[in-house]
Amino acid sequence: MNYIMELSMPDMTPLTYQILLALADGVRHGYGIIKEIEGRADAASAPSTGALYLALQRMQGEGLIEEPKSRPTAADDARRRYYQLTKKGRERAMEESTRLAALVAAAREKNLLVEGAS
Amino acid sequence: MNYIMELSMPDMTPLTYQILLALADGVRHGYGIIKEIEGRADAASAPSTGALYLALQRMQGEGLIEEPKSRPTAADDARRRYYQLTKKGRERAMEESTRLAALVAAAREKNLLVEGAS
DNA sequence: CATTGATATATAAGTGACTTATATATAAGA
DNA sequence: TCTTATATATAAGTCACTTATATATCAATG
Repeated sequence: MNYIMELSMPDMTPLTYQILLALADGVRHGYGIIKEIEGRADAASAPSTGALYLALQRMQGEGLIEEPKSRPTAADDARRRYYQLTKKGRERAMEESTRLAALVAAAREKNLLVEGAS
Repeated sequence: MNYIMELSMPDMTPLTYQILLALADGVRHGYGIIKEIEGRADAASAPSTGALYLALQRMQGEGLIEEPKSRPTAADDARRRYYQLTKKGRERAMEESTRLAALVAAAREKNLLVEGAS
């Protein structure tokens, strides 16, 4: 699926944003990202492995994420490939977060959110 | 689509949500929806006419929107096709709004939103 | 009243991020 | 050792989008 674009800032797919969000607080490997997203209630659905690994390749090519120079020392697993946000990736994540916050504010103004919903 | 989670809810494209949001406070016609989305800062970009009219057809088929029985009396234009939310469409819009609000809350917890951003 | 730009809807052709399916291999627990 | 979970990867197909084009009416200007 291809979602929109243009107007200064290229748009971001929901999966891309979910991945950026999962990496926002630290280094994670692919499978760990799936589990992180699964564990959050705000995910419409957990990504399939096919979607995730393709997205990671694409996002690495776009410079949003990168593989860290050193691997975690504790509880590592040789099969894993770790990823972390680049500076650009964090910037994009913040821009998209701001946009989504405005969207949620608009939804609240139009009474699409029940009182007290986070 | 992937139906993980106990709620087993199909996800919604960003464009679908933008359209539901634009119709949340009243009846609008296709071109008016484009202008409404353009006018909001939270839209990454305004949808092209191609994307919009195809999405409207799809959403009508899915039962999310419908054409109202009576047209507005004032400032009408014979060329226009008007749409409004169905009960199902409003429900889906509220569910998605709640999900997005949780997503924004997660983003805030991970310091992706600057202090005071709506 | 002719012309232009904005408004308004529609569809065909192509793209690419996804889904579904399959493959391979190691780690962990029973 | 057997099974399940963990872990990554890619091929094939789908479909919501993009881009382009077409048609027509409304509103404003000279």
